[in-house]
This record gives sequence, C-alpha cells and structure tokens, in this order.
Amino acid sequence: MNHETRPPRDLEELLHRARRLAGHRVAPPLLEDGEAGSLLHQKGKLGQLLERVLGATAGSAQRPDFPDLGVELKTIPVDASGKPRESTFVSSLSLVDADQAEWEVSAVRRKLQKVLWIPLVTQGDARVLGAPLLWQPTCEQEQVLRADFDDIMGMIAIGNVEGLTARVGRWLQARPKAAHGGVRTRAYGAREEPLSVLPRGFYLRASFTGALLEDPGTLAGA
Amino acid sequence: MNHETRPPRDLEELLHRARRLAGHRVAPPLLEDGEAGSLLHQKGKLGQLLERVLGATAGSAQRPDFPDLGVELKTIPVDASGKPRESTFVSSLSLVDADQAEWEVSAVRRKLQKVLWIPLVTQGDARVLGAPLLWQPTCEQEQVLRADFDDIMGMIAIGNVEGLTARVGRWLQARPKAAHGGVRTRAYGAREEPLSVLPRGFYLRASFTGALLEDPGTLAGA
DNA sequence: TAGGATCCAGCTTTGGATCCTT
DNA sequence: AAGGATCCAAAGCTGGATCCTA
Repeated sequence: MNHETRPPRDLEELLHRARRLAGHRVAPPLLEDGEAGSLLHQKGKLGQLLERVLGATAGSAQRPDFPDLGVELKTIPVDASGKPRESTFVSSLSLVDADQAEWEVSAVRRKLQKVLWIPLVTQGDARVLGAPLLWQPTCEQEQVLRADFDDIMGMIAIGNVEGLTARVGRWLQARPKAAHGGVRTRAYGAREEPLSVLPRGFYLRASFTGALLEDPGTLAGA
Repeated sequence: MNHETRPPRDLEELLHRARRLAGHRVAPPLLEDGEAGSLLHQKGKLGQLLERVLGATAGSAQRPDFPDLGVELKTIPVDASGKPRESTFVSSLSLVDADQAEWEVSAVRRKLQKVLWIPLVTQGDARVLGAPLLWQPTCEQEQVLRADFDDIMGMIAIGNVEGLTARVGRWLQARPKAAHGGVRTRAYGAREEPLSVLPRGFYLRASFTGALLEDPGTLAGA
C-alpha cells in the first residue's frame, strides 16, 4: 500500500473500489511500513489513507476530492448500531465576508453536491470500514439544506451573532470551529459594535447523517 | 388564610391580586394552621392554596379555574434565572377515543385559551412567587400549537404510536403520564394489532414557556 | 381514577478544545 | 492558517416514576 492508486475512471469504478474495502479492519492492514501502532486515534489520518487508496487527487477548498467525478469523500464514525458518533464538518464559515452568502455558489453546496460516505464502525477497540454510500441530495433535501443555510446566514447578516446557536437549522447547523482554544474572530453586532467570537463552521447534524445512512431513499423534507 | 376568597370580578381584579402575591415567600406565610412544615415539597398543594387565595372556584376538566373570566391558573416552577425547571402539563390524551381529535373543541385549546401564569422561583431552599403573566395566544402562536396538536393526533390516527415520541411538536409535545408506574392503556398499531402502551399527556415544552415568560411579545411562530 | 405537579436516571446535544496534515 | 476529524464536560431533553388531592 505504498503506491498511489490511479484515479477512478468513473463512478462505477470508485464505488467498486469502496465496496471492496467494506468489512476490512482498519488497524494494521491500511498502515504503512514503520507506522504501526496507534493509528486508531490519529485524527484525520485514516481519511487521508482512504483518499490515497481510492485514488483521490489532493482536494482543496475549491476542488472536490475526485475532481473528474465531482465527488467529495467523507469518512463518518458510527457506533456498532450504525449511528453517527458526531456531527460532520462541511466547511468553515466566515463571519466577516458575506461574499459566500449565496447558496448557489456556497462552499456548503459545492461540497454536498455529491458525496461518497464511508462509515467507520467503532466496535470496542477495533474499527471496521462499512458499506459505502454514494449520495446526491434530492431536490427536496436540497431545499431543506438551503433553508438552513439561509437561516444561518440571515442571522449573521442581521448582526444577530449571539442568537446563532447550534440549535438553528434542521439538518445543517453552525458550531464552534476553533483552530486551537483561544482564537477569536471579529464580527459585528446588530448595532455595528464589534464582537469577539469564536470562529464557526458548518456541520451536518448526526441525526441527519444517521437517517441518511440508514435509509437514503426515505429521508425527505416536509 | 383560612377563608375562601371571593371570586374576582374581572381580569383587573384577578391580576391585581396576583401581583400583590409576587415577591412573597411561600413556606410558612401561605400555610394553614397545623399544616406547618414540609409543604415545600408537597406536590400540587401550593397550586391549590393559590387557587383559594385568588378566589378560583373548583376547576374541572370542563370548566376553567375562573369560569366567569375564562382563565386557567398555572403555577410554573422556575430557577433563579427564570427558566422553567420542567415542562408544563396541559391535559391528558386518550389514545383510544378520537372524539377530542379536533383542535377547535380540544381540551388543549380550551385550557390554553387564557392562562394566568404564576412563576414559583426556587432559590436553594426557599420558594418565592414571581410576577404573574396573563397570556392569551396570538393567532400566530395558536397556529403553531394547532400544527403540533395535529401532528400528534395524526400519528395516533395512523396508528404510529411507536413513532410518537416527546420529540414531535415544536411547542406542544406528548409525554408519558403514568398515574402510578405500571398502568397501561390499549391502543392500536398500524396493522390493527393491539398495543399496550403507557398513557400520555399533552405538555408544553420548557423552552416554550421559558420564552413566553421572558418576553411574551416577541415570541412568534415562523 | 383523573387532574395536577415534581423528581430523576440516562441519553443526547451543545459548545467548545485538541489533534493532525498541508 | 485552513481543511478535516475526534474528544469531552456540562447542559438540556426524554421517558418514565412518584406524589398529592378531590
């Protein structure tokens, strides 16, 4: 596993590769030589290994992990029953620039356009790759995500940053995203007074991703 | 405090009486002779004393506490910062009879038509009566309550009793209401099979009553 | 038994903090 | 620093159980 894998030709091939990984334990098998040991808890490393194995090219803010296919890769930690253990980070959120305020051109929409979800099942100490899910939001689903996005951006636009809690948004929420404890960003309150607040990011609620993984078809807005 | 108070002539008089009570400690002052001691934790008793002091006539399922004024009295326990400690019971909910299924004639609507809220502030050991609030739902507020009611009743009508959790409903929710542990009611599932479930009641969420007490004007639907 | 109110164990969510790589 | 992922204490909520009076 030391070589880079060739990018997948099409969605079929990508899905095929991901399916072959399902059921595999994650500890030693995916480790590189000389890297044995405590990979289990090294944050974010597994996702990068998966990218290599599946043939992703370096993803950036602008380009998805598989640029030719327009697919974003997301590993998602779930418990033995398949429920997500955490909310899922989507993108960071600038409280100052309002230039990303339009849903159509937002990073959130771009990243959620087409997602390959790979569950990582935690069972006691072991971690096992789950069945992958290639998901693309339905029209109805996108309406809900867009409404959440607008709610959140609306509160910032009004200057109501204090009211912007993790409770806003049905599927998409804004939560603190601190690079390291203590970094603060400037924002402006309703009466133009400057506020010092923690930077935030967009996250998908665990209840949403859980329903998605459980039954991608049934999950509807309304 | 051994005599019954005359019923209030009008809303003014009722509010006036309630306001005079605000700020008073609840322990000995409101006790009857020979009843001293552990009233603090005697459930429901305080509400009844308040009814007597304010001049309520016996309220029943059909009649409000102040029949002439159409006002229901509700004591609500709050912490030092004014936040409700519990959700508020509104009425019980029969899983069998569908006769109360229409909002217009429902017990829930009847009881929430006009409510005199009396906060009971818990501060360590002491309990103090708070500023009373006479509330009548705005049109907008009633729409939300009605939608919640329809959601809940709809699930029962479909036979989806298992899906009827305390999460359904934005302000109004259905929660278990057990007379004493172990009483079960008969209901029918989606395929007509009989289910044995705990009886339930309608409750107002603490987040709703909290917002109401804090700022009755601002609380809007949407 | 029905109306009304309180208590509480355990689960879930919030609001961060930490950690890693590029 | 930005992108990504995980960890965790405290607060809030759910699902009951308990307690009281008429």
